[in-house]
Amino acid sequence: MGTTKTEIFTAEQNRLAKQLKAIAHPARIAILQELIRAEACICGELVSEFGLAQATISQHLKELKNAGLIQGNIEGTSVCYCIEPRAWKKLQKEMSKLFASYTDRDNCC
Amino acid sequence: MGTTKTEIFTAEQNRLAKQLKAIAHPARIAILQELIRAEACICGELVSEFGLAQATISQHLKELKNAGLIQGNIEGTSVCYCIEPRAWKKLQKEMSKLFASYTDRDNCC
DNA sequence: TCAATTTATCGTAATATTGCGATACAATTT
DNA sequence: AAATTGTATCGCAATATTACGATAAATTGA
Repeated sequence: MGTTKTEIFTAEQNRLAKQLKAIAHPARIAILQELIRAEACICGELVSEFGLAQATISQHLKELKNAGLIQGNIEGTSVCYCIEPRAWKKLQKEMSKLFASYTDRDNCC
Repeated sequence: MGTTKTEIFTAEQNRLAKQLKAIAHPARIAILQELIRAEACICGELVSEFGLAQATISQHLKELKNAGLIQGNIEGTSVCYCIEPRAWKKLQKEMSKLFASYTDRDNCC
């Protein structure tokens, strides 16, 4: 118990859930927005940007990376993170498909 | 500790995180897809549809309802659930805004 | 090589989530 | 009123998440 029963669902449903879960945290939303907004990709500037400990930010970045949503490149002593274009666009497509599959019928309930 | 530091982030970021969190589970994705797909709104048919206990499905429905993404109407002895159009469209708009705010620059990292 | 800087990882405490059996509750039917 | 049906809630055990201090690891500059 305590574990999600992934066997029951399709690979797509599980993958989508995993990526949305990665996004579904205010800090990670803020990080993604900042990665998008910034001229260049940012690194540990996120730590001073938000009021979270360095370990916490690093952990959030790891989760976004695990979900495949961002990538990190070592640049000297620091690490430069940015959006992973492929995964981002794929998720964008899947989400707009999910949203668009709904059409407002007023004969409902 | 163990609690998300919501004070740090904007109301929008927190709201978006909350709604995405509600979606970010394979069972709840499956439920939403089923609510969208079905001609009429479904109720406890979801229980026999998926291999999850009645209590579990009820709990997932509650979370989707808490996030404002679905609504339930009592219909005799059963309950009819369906997408909450307003919240759904609002989330759709916010997500497409988030996705669209990213433009693929190859000068990144 | 040695310090300095930056990031990752470990360990831990607090809290949240997941799933389910048992049971309560509410509306209908007999 | 009593039984039936469908749903919600409670309580619990297992697991996951969140946040952070401490510390390790990697790279640069002196």
